[in-house]
Amino acid sequence: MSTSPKPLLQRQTVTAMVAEYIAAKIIGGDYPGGHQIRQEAIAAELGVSRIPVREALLQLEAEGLVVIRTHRGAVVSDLSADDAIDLFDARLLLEPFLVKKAIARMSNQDIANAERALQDYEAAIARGDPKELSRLNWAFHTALLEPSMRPRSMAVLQTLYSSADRYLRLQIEPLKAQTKALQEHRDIFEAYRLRDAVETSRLLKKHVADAAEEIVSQLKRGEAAG
Amino acid sequence: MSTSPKPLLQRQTVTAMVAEYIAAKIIGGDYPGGHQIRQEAIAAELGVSRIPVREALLQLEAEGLVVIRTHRGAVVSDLSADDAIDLFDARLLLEPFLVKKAIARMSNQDIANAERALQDYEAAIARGDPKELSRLNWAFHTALLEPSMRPRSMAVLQTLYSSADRYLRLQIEPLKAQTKALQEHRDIFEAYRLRDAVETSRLLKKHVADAAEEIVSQLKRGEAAG
DNA sequence: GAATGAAATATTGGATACGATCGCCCGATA
DNA sequence: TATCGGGCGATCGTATCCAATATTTCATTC
Repeated sequence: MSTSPKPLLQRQTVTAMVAEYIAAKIIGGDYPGGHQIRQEAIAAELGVSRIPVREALLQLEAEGLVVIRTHRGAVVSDLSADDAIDLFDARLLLEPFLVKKAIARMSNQDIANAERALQDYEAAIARGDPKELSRLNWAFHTALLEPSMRPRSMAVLQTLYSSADRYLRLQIEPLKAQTKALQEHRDIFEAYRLRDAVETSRLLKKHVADAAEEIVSQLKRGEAAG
Repeated sequence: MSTSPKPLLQRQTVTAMVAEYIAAKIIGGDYPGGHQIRQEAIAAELGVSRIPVREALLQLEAEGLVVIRTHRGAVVSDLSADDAIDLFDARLLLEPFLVKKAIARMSNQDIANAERALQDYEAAIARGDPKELSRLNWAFHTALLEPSMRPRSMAVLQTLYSSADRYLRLQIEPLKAQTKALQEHRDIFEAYRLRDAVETSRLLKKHVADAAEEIVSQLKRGEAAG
């Protein structure tokens, strides 16, 4: 099953394109926390009307990337150590749990999918495009968890991840973090391949916890420094 | 703080009203799973244009109450035993965790708030209005968890809960479930008041697990029967 | 000079209007 | 008779336009 869930000829809607555009700006740091997003400005920038912009902003609000206040527009949500803790703690609960459920149900095809995702991530490190790396990193996590057949939990994680991504992009030494992540991914996959649920869950938890630790401590240094 | 979180002079937006209206229909079971929601029909029903209806539907999609497909409109999401398991497992991870964090930070005022929520729920059982009971049940859970200061996790739970509510409304013997819940709420609050994080977490977990068990077994009976 | 209050402006929320897509019906063809 | 293709109505996606709200500017008063 699920060889490639993405339709090849996607009938893309303007709203979806706008949402992707703004999300990329936020995640990439072009729109920092606190930045006011003006509907008219985005609309003009992309040559569309304000309607799809508003609908895109509603979706981004649900993802936690912006905060919308009535008659006052959308503002990019702030990053903070507290928020990162909130976010990563939720991931730390969900991901290790889901990977156990996934292993209990997964087919050999699912294992092959995860392996492929691992290889894609590895191959991308050399190229070093942060957006691409982020996508493939998340693709690996998704591949591990997808066989759990928990669409609702996966949707929650999807939204958590897009915010987590903002923090990952702030890292001072991305290459170092990526290399560390790659090795951890390899270890996780090895346990996964052997269907060792307990070990996979443990390694995945540590993987996420280490990344969280790194990010939170960096943020706290930044907040202390002002 | 927070005696009455609803602003007295509510500057309610049409979109919010429409979202509330449709959500109530779905949660109350008036719109069952699979029901097609026509933008024009809702708009005419409420005497508004399609714009706020569309925006409301986007919010409901983020809450998991409807599924929107491009050019094909919104459909009320289906209920199933698998979905209920997905949903309640996520709650089972998050709530016991958050209540521990809450106890570590809570003030006496927070305890008083929880006690008030408990009393409100108790008082409402006699009246038996399901919508009101559902609201107060959730208010109690929220009061317990709110001091954790985890807005992101709370937002996730909020969306999970609105779907969980659909299942709760299906229960065959609501009064029995509510009475059981009330006793459990009392026990949870007692441990909470004493700041016993481990015991509160344990009781809360069991409270949610029991409700989940009841709902899932009922659903499975229904699915088996066809 | 700071505070108050009333226009003027900027921006969002919502309504109307139009073009595009989907689904169904029905006839043509093999 | 079953399948394919075209037209038609229903519905959605988006643009344009108007109304309501928020913010800024600026004169006035103490």
